[in-house]
Amino acid sequence: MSTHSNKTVYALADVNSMYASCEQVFRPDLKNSPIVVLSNNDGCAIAQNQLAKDLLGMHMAQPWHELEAEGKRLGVKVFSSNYELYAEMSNRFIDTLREFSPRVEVYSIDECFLDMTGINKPLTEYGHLIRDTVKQWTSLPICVGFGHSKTLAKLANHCAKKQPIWKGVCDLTNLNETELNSLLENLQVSKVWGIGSRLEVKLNNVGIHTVARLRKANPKRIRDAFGVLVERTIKELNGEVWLDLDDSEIPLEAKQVLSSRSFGERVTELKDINEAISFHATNACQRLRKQGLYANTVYAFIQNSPFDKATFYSGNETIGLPSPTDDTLRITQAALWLVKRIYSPNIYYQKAGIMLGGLVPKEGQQLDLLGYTDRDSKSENLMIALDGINKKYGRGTLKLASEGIDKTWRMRRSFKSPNYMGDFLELPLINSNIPLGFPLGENLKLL
DNA sequence: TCTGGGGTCCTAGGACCC
DNA sequence: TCTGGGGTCCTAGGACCC
Repeated sequence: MSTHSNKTVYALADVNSMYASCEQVFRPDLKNSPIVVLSNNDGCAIAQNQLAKDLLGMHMAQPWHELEAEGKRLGVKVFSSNYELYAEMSNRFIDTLREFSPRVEVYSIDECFLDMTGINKPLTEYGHLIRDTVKQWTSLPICVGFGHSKTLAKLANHCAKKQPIWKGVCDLTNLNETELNSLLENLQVSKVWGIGSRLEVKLNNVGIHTVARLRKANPKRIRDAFGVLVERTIKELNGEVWLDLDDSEIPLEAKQVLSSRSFGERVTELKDINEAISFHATNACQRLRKQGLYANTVYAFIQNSPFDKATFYSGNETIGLPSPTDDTLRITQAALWLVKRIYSPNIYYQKAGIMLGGLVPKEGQQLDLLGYTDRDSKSENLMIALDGINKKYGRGTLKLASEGIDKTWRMRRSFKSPNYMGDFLELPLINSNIPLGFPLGENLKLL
């Protein structure tokens, strides 16, 4: 039906419960187990497979301590986040998708848009081919949705995932107006990409509850009440392309770099805060250099928990740097100076972090008025050495003394799986008689 | 007791300028 | 009853995403 129309068609392919699925790939013994993956610090459940969802009936980012007892009772398998592993699996997923379209936009770690315009095949069939190939090459389960705009492709993907009738592939371009409308009448407006919980309430208040109703709403009036983003969403729901596919190879330059984290346990001492801030400054600078950027401002914050309603304290301040830099020493110095100003004793701090802003490309930086730049060759060489050693021997091999050795504030990662793909010594061993470092079995194909 | 981290974009309002 | 008006830039806050 859509075979000889030249109308734009996008696909959205995404991995089902990405993190949980990644863990399962390396643990075939957990094939039929309920699985939950926790956020940094083991605080919240951020991913769970269908089995765990059915058993625990949890919501996104629910605090794990609320579920832990019940989870244990039901035999739920728990993992801390293992981002190195998920990133590696993500690359394989993306590489596989490139076989099916010349234009692929990597939207997130587990989602890609594909340009399907002019594909001369029945889309549902093609979707199943994509799905089967990804499964075969990476062991990851995915769903595929097709639509005439990104917003519709997202919605189609949602249906493919949630409504068994589609068997994992949903093509909205193949429906006539009546069929489409009856499908959308049964979808809540919050299922639309860009409509979050706040907007849902506001839209409900003006009588818009379903996607079908939102699609028929007057864009001009919606714009006045809810802004340009919602107006654009309505047009996209009607098959107009307002969001283009962005398949540029060069990732967009970051506008800010943030490093922050909750503490493993509450801290009150300035010494511990300083160590944590030094750690975040180091981390942020490393990422800054990786992107070839300089920062102009440093922002630091420390706070106790927003759940401590009566006593909530948040100290934060920004400082402009004399000239743009990516030097860990200089930025740490600035961050620690800020901490001195925002630290207040006798508070049980829960979280700290820094944000680098005013980012500019490293190349072509002008000297400041005095003809002085912070990035002299000595500093440059030091940073190159620092990054080189940490890359070669592992993160944190070389670090500032201000970061401390005995980190009482470090995060918890009690249930982390091994670094299967990034560290030779952590490769899976199927047969314990095989000497360390010689993996066998079905994981071998992933190497 | 325990409650993620890293981003983006838009808008409103104040400061400032002529 | 009046206190100019219009433009730009910056920032804080709100909303969204995964």
